[in-house]
Amino acid sequence: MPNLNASFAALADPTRRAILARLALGEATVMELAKPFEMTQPAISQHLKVLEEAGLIVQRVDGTKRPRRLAKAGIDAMDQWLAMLRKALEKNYERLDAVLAAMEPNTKGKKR
Amino acid sequence: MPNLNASFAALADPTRRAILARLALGEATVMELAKPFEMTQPAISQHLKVLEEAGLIVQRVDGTKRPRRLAKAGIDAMDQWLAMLRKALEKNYERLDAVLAAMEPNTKGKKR
DNA sequence: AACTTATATAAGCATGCGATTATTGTCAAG
DNA sequence: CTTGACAATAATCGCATGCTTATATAAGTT
Repeated sequence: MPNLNASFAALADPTRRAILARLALGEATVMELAKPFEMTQPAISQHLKVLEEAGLIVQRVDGTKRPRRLAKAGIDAMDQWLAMLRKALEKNYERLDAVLAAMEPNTKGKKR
Repeated sequence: MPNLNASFAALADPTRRAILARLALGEATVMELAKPFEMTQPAISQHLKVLEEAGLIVQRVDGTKRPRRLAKAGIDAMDQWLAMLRKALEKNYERLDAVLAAMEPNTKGKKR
């Protein structure tokens, strides 16, 4: 049961996104994942814990190694949630634009 | 130029996801957005600021009202990033399963 | 002008997060 | 059985986040 809070929070960190991008190429151990970063191994382990609790990766045991790989469930959950928004955008596309275009042009204030 | 850090962080909060879900139905003012929540108006305004800075919503001026609606750019950015992961999962599907199945079956340790 | 509605901003506070160092556990190899 | 590689955990610290209350701004109403 993937948790959207944890999943999206996990993706909010660039290190964790990079880790996922690396895992998109295939399994990798903690040391392999840590190598590209100017960061200690414990830091990476903690990021991996976050990703696992978010349901985005799973681990396997191989001697003293703990290779990680992507987990479909968590990724799918976020994907579906976003699909909802995307669908709404597509559906409202013509309608919203029409409404906004029909508005008095002096109500064209933008930004703050 | 949407910022993935800010965008994903924004979605990590259930209140903000609910706000986006509401906006998926169409434009809404701050008061309309605040109504369903047991939270003060300033709190909602702050959430809206987070969503706007994340590029997920835009505002319009209508008298003293500031109706918000979804912003395509930010949502698309996240969508594309996730698509990358999803694609990797699909691509690695057979390959990974094959590799794992071919592994010595005594290396079947799961979880911690 | 005074009042109300709609919203934003500021200050304060509790909690959570990302990193570090230090330490510990486990397996593999000699 | 000792040593070294791989990895997890704990304690700590600074900074960010999410709320609150209080106040401000600005347009609409009477």
